[in-house]
Amino acid sequence: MTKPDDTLSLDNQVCFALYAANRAVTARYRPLLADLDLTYPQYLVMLVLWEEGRSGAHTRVSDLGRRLRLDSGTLTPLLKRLEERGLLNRQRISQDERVVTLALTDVGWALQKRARSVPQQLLCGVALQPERLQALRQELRAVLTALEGEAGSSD
Amino acid sequence: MTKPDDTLSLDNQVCFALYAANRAVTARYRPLLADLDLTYPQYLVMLVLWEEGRSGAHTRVSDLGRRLRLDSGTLTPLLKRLEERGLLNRQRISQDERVVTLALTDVGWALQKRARSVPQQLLCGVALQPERLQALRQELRAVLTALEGEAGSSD
DNA sequence: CGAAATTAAATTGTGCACAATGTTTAATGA
DNA sequence: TCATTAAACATTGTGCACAATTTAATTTCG
Repeated sequence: MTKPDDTLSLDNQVCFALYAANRAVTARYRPLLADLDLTYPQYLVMLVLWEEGRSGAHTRVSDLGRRLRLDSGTLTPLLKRLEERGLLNRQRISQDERVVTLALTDVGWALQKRARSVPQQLLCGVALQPERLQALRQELRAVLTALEGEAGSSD
Repeated sequence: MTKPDDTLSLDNQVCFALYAANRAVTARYRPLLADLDLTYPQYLVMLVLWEEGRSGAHTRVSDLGRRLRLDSGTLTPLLKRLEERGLLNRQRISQDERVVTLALTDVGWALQKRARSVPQQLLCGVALQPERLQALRQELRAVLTALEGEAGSSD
């Protein structure tokens, strides 16, 4: 049982467990989201827009970026694709021409109804208790906070 | 306190916590791996090769795929880049010309020494207890097992 | 044996992520 | 004022992921 270099063992790495679990979960989402014609990141964007749009607020690209931790290099082309599909409109605001706001179209709002069953469908047939998943979610949020709070930023 | 659609709330989704935490962790790795001239997936590949190559075994592309849950569409170009950098050699075996085996070069093995400090460096200055991370790793592995064992496959 | 099915990689095409840079607009200050 | 700086988004380029297809070699079986 000599283990010359356990520190570099793949199975001991939290990072790989995170990487693999994340891909396995998104793979589960894929067929469900394909019915909605959405990729997983597009789905996350729609979640934010559905959530923030409830109050009639105008979500900015920068708001999305803060929420999802994505920059304009990722968001701009993604949002253009959603706009081309008619799910949302992108518009620069007159008060500050640098800012682009996002407004869901009727088609975009209609999609929310169909998306409502996705979370349940996902867990359907998977042997994972909800309370265990919630505990996992909190642990992951703690990791995120620890990693983001570190690098001198005040978030 | 009316919450019209909590099921689609971003913050309630385990999937997003997983997605965000994974990207935050890989972002932590990035500067460390940049010193080794490796991307994160390339690092994972090297972990497997360092681990399996200890016994002098010849790792196949398909072995890597099983281990990392990646297909040849991802691995082939990645491995070509590592080969171009002189870290490994790719060679079809004579017994079965379909199979490509991977062998680390001296340069590839030498890199292992420099990689040894990476796991420690990563946690350096991060307020996360190791035992908590190990518990998280086990939870993530349970999720992975549950998701992979489901779809009628026998792994 | 020889056609059909299977397997292992490679290829092609799309869509993220992210670094680096560019462009336009707004805010700041000597 | 107007040059400087900063902010918000867009663009470019690289490298994954992954679906779908292709190529080539092996296995299976009639």
